[in-house]
Amino acid sequence: MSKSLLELTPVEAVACCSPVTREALSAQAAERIAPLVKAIADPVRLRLLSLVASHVDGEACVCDLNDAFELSQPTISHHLKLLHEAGLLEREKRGVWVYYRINDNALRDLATLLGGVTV
Amino acid sequence: MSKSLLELTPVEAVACCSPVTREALSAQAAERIAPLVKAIADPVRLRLLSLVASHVDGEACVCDLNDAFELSQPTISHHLKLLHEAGLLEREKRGVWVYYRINDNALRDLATLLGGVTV
DNA sequence: CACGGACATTGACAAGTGTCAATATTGACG
DNA sequence: CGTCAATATTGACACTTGTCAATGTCCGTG
Repeated sequence: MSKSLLELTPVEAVACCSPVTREALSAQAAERIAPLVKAIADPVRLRLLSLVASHVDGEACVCDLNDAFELSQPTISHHLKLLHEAGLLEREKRGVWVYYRINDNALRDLATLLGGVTV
Repeated sequence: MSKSLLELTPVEAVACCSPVTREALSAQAAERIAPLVKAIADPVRLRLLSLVASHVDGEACVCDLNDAFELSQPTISHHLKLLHEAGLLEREKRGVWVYYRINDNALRDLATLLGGVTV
């Protein structure tokens, strides 16, 4: 292992675990997984994730995302930060604009963890 | 449709939707899905779900579950109630004991929603 | 350099959440 | 019926979360 557990993003911490229905989750594993689930446990963040993922070229500018909600710009920025910190969205600044792109493996790992579908 | 949307448990409300990465989630869909995700966005509830699912016969008595945590009995009861109300756990009273059993389709629907794996 | 626009950060506040102690409810059994 | 054990409910509390207004930072352009 090249990184200590404490350095892992929530997404990285999840990728290693077997499905929750297969065997009882350890307390430590549950503590690592919960933050990732929390990150998508909000309607605004679910929509943000969905908007980015389904956007052309798989990326979206913050300006587009702001327009999709009737929420203040700082609020959207806050949610994007949470998704980014969880490892679900990647962030790239190009000029004045910031583009977010989905981490392809993240949601799939989480889905596998929950559903036990080993693709 | 035999039930109005308001009568659906979170689980039932999710079963109908296409994966979040496929197309942008509507605000209404996100509002329906988020409560289900919230229900599993806690380390204790993740472990409870996992314990029940991986238990022999697929069901577990509350007394067993209490012993697995260093938390008070009312706290466990509270978490079980949330999981039950979300539709993730089914509840059956037999004598003095209460047994919880996992709703097989619930997690799978959620996993499909997240991962886009159409089994 | 100064200005303006895109995005992030800070601080504040109301609302929601996890926990426990105390108490209620339910059912088995003497 | 009375008691005990299993589970649920209530009330209280500290902590977290979602939101906004105000402000800061960064970068392109004139």
